[in-house]
Amino acid sequence: MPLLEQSFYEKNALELAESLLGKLIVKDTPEGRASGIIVETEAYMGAEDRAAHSYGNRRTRRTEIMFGKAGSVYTYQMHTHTLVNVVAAEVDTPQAVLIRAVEPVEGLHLMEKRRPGRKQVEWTNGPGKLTKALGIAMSDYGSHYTVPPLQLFEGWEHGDFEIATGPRIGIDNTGEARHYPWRFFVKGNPYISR
DNA sequence: GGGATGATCCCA
DNA sequence: GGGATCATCCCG
Repeated sequence: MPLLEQSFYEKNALELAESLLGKLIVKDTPEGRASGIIVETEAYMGAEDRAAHSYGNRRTRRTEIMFGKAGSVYTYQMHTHTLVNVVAAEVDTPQAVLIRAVEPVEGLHLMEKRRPGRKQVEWTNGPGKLTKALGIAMSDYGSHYTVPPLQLFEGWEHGDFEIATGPRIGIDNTGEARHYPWRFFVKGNPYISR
């Protein structure tokens, strides 16, 4: 299965969020490989998006990688959880796409071990859950999706699934931005969050 | 140094 | 519906 090349990432976050659906995200660790098909994403459109960490070009240690090269890995801590993003657009345009849900493909035994006592559908049906299941951590911050150990590959054929949109989740205090339909998901997929 | 703040999860 | 729980940020 072909690796997604640099040029794939060089588009704005809205376009990238939609193109990432159906792609395969792969994480290699000493324990082995775990992977899943991306079935839900959200676009964060940078300086003008009140819901984005980089709103108003806010540039800190945490957001620094959003200003970097498209295809860079942006990981972020939320309470006790790690969330993972794909950096979009050109350098100094701080946009990113949050990966909210995946459908497990490889390393099911690893995921089960990392999500003990949960039903399979609960392994990866949320942004904090899928990082745990795949073994994605803050150590992946600043890496790039074209190099190991965290990579993106072509997955499902285009046209084999239907795309739906809706408002983003968990950004209630962001004015007009909370209503924008910047969440993308595979219609009918059982691993969609919430 | 300290207080406020979450792009969440899990249990009640 | 609310508490857990903590890295990060910003102000002082």
